This record gives sequence, structure tokens and C-alpha cells, in this order.
Amino acid sequence: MATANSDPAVPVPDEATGRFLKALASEARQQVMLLFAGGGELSVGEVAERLGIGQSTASQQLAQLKDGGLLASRREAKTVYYRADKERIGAALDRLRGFLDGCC
Amino acid sequence: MATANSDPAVPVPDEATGRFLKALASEARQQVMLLFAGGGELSVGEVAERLGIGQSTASQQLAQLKDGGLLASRREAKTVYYRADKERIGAALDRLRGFLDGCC
DNA sequence: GACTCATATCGTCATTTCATGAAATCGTGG
DNA sequence: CCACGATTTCATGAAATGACGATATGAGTC
Repeated sequence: MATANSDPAVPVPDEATGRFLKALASEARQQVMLLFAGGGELSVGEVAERLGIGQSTASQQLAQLKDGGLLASRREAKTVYYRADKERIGAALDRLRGFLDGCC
Repeated sequence: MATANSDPAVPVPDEATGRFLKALASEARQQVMLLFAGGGELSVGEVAERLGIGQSTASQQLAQLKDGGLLASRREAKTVYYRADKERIGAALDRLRGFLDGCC
């Protein structure tokens, strides 16, 4: 993608927004997000069990959602608890809206 | 995806929102969207030329963005002009925010 | 340290996405 | 109707993604 963007006024979507979109652009990961409705915390194993997917798969999906700014994690003893990251989700939505406002 | 979604009550984001996210979750298509900043109209060939991509590639990207609710098209003689679809973009953002609000 | 539980990473394979050129389609003018 | 210009659709490989089992790492316990 060599062609440069010559218009400085146009807000090119930053890396974080790209990861946010890619993280959400998967029905499987949308399903994962739904498990966090209500602000609860879930371990990797719980997510795997509830969705009926492998443990490593759940770990990777959660990692990608975390990387995309949708989830945050906390370690308690051996268990890692994930939860929705309201703040960063809101920030990502604002960036997305900003990009689209610049587009239209 | 081995395990299907067996719970019909789960508020999976609708098809339209999924297509919206997939359409935007590509840097190439984000670049396309940037061309429509300011509300201008562009033909398929112009998009291809400005981005330095094949004409059929441009056609497919534009079709996917249209399918995702980001662009609208209008035919004038032989030429098809695309433009940003403010209304549907706003609607998609609202749906996305609604889904995420339900998640967190 | 050895043992165990929970998670993360790795290697692999099946599926999907992406970009391309060729061929088919659509709309227009001669 | 025929030819054209512009776009769409199709078939093909290349690259990215997704899921899995197996293995490695990390944290706690004995």
C-alpha cells in the first residue's frame, strides 16, 4: 500500500482503531464479548467452557480482544480474570466516530 | 467455528453490524473511505487510479463497503458514482454503540 | 525442588480473505 | 443491432485468519 495519503486534514485511522475493528469483526469474538455483559469477570477456562471452544482458542480470542482495547485482565493467583474495559471501548468508539466524521 | 450458537436468546449483533465491522476492518478499505472525505463522489475507475489498485479490486472493495452500509452508489450513464452514506453510517455506529453498551 | 492448576505459546491444518487478469454484463451512442 | 466504455462477476493463487492439540510458562502448594 505505497500510495500515501496526501491530505493532512483527513484522520487516518490509527493502529489502535484498526485493532479494535479487527477484534470486533468476528462473530466468535462478538460472542465472547457478550459473556461480559453486566460487567462481570470471567476466567479463560470459564469462557472456553461457556462457548464450548478449546482453552487455547479462548486464550487467543481474549488476548486479541484485550489487544483491541475491549477487555482488560487481572491476575489472581493462577487465574486470569478478564472484564470489559469500558473506558477504552468508549475511547475507541470516539476515535471511530472521528474517523467516520472526517470521511463523510 | 465448530460450535454453533445454540442460544437464540443471545443478542448477537445483527448481520448489518457485522458487515459494517468487516467492511471497515481492512486498511485497504479504510483508505478507500478516506477518498470520500468532504462528501464528494468518485467513480470506480477513479478510486482504482487514486489508490493504484486494479479496477476489479476497486469494484469489489466498493461493493463490500456499500454492503456494509458505508457507501451509496448512483449510476449516471455508464459510470457508477459512489459516495459516503452518512445516514447509514450513523445508524451503524448507533447499533455498534448499542451492542457495546449491552456488553459492558 | 517436585507437583499441580490455569493460562499462554507453538506447530499444524482448514478455511477465509485478498488482489489480480480474463470474461461477462450493463448502459449508451452510432 | 453492434460496438464502446465502465463496471461487475468469475476463477485463480497468495496471504491472513481461526481453531485445535500439544507443549511450555507462571503461580501457588507441599
